[in-house]
Amino acid sequence: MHTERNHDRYFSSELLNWYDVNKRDLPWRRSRDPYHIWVSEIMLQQTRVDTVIPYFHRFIERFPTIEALADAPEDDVLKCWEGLGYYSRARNLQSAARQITEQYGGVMPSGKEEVAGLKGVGPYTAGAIRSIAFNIPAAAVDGNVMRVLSRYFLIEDDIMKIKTRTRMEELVLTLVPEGRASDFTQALMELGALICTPKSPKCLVCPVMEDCAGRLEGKEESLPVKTKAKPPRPEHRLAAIVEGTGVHEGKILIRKRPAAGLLAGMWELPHIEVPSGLSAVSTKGAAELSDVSAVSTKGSAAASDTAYVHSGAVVVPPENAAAVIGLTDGLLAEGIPARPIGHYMDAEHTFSHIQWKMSVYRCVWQEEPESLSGLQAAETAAAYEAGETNDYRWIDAGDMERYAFPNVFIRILTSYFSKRDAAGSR
DNA sequence: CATGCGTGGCT
DNA sequence: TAGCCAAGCAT
Repeated sequence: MHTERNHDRYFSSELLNWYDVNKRDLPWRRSRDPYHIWVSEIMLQQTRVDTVIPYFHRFIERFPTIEALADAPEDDVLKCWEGLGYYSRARNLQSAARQITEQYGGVMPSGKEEVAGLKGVGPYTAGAIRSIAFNIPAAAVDGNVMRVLSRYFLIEDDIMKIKTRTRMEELVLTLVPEGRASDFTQALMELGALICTPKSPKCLVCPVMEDCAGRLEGKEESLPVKTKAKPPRPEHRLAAIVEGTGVHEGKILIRKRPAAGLLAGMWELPHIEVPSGLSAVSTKGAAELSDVSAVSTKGSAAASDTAYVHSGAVVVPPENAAAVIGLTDGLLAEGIPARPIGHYMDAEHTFSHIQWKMSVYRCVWQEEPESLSGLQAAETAAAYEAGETNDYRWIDAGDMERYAFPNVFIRILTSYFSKRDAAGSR
């Protein structure tokens, strides 16, 4: 029978022995540069290893040092982060790089207060940087670690509670073997990633299975205890592909999102939310609109079996009329005098907390603008959402590499440009 | 302490 | 397929 003390030593030494043999060869493990460790830890927050690897390589190549990151334009950093999600991570990372450049001469500090004081660095990441990069005995308790510990020590507290994580941090500190903080932190997470997985844990090949209280109680599948997240709330949105005329012929209009909140600082197609009372974005109706949009200008839509109403110059099925009027008015309220000329596609995008159901319309500019000055001067130009965004650009396919877009807009834009260019070359 | 904040892979 | 989930942090 193990005493409490031997119990702990058994766990730590078996875990380390296993890690020495089974650890993966990951890019950030080929370096002890605290900057590399730091970047990898930020990228790995809520994100899978396989997803992170290519981003990590590109990021380090593009911003080789903390100072290079500090000196870069924010748009460049966001572009490098494009598609990775949780974009505040990128903005906070650069903010912290500037912090380190100014306060610590460009050298990552190792002190607890200093590291934890960096923007975007919370309790987990602070512990990870200090233990992994500096081999300091510090707790880095993430989802993996909480899963491993809750099973091994049969801890049935809800891991969504802060208190549970704090308790586990204290527990970890009692387990760190002398002089091996770096390996121990990584070993704990590696076990969670490879063996002690959320579903179907591989107990039979686990190095500490003999003493795992959770497994001995048959509870390995039901641990950790975790309150489940609320499902995302649906949001109907109408997006516009505004096609330029005159000097902007062949280009479409994009705008920059506000500096705070959802997708902060990213570029996007202009779009508005459809009030939830207005069930305007019927997929069926949208498809019908798409079918008739080509003939609508000839005024022959009345020949169709379905009854259509006129909303401005575009012919739409009744259930879409309100939506298209809403889009026209919504764009105008932002100073964009555009007119929908037909449905282009539907797109769904699910965030952690919101599900966008987008209906995308091709639109034409109603004037012959020489520039955006008319747009910006428009008296009706309202603040975009609450963010006061007034940054618009006309872009073509080649310009896409210069702006950072959320994935949903990349999908729409890529589809639009490729389809249009294919049609144009015929 | 609860909520806002992305995305893609898995079952 | 439609949830679930994955190396969290800021507020």
